[in-house]
Amino acid sequence: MNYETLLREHHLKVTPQRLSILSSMSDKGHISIEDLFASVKKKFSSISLATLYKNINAMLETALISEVKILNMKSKYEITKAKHIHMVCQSCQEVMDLELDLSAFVSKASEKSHYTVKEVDIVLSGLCEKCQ
Amino acid sequence: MNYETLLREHHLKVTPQRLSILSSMSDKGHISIEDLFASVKKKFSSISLATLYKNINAMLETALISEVKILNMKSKYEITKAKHIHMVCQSCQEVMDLELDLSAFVSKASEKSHYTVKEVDIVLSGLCEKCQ
DNA sequence: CTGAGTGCAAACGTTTTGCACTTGC
DNA sequence: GCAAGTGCAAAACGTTTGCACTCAG
Repeated sequence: MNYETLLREHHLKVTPQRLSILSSMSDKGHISIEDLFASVKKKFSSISLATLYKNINAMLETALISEVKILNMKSKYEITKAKHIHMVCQSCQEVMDLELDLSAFVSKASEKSHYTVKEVDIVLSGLCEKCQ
Repeated sequence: MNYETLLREHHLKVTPQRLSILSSMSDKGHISIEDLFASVKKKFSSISLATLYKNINAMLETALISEVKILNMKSKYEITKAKHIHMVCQSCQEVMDLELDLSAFVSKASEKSHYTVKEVDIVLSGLCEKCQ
């Protein structure tokens, strides 16, 4: 995907800082603020942490990116894609996306709890293929 | 459950501060640090925030309590119970526990990702029975 | 009696803010 | 040209630490 188009679709101006952020985020798939700052600085050494935070917040608000909260780790951020769950390796910390049919599961939860389910947030942690 | 026994089973000394914390946490089911501090202060006005944090951390380490990370909300804490998923209401912010059979779901995720799954963290958000 | 727990104040790391300057559109 | 974005320094925020005192076991 083209990041300029992506930004414009979310009503955000295209700046070199934003393009760098999206490029680094896309490279890593899932990245913490700290790692993102280091990564963006390599290509764009003048960027400030304040700008990074402002842009992360702007992109979260328009849902261009999403936050992934993981137990015992700092939050990571990803470019918003089709709905999926997250697999996290407790050894190497890698995060993998997994598309899975959740309809049966969600309707059961919905029925049992009497909640109308709008969002699904699933993180399974353990050991990835390489680390086990 | 008796909180004195619960603390002793987790090799933590029994203090009135800890009993207050557990009592407030149990009353609310799921509570943020901020709300917990306010709630504990009512019964135990001399408690300090430092003590609250030290105890939360001690109890997390022994897994007497668990953290629940929820998107767009502050973390909440609960006394550790049997495995369950969380239903969160986006309107009233209430959190409900739900016990559900996850084995089919987990084995599918495991098979597809080649991960060995050790922990399952599921938060479904939407509207509770009262709020819809 | 002794180590663990408490409360205070200071320190810390992370995130946000205000402001002058620059840039995208 | 003007609103929006940037970078800096300062402030705010939540959390942790060091230390003297107290208490549970």
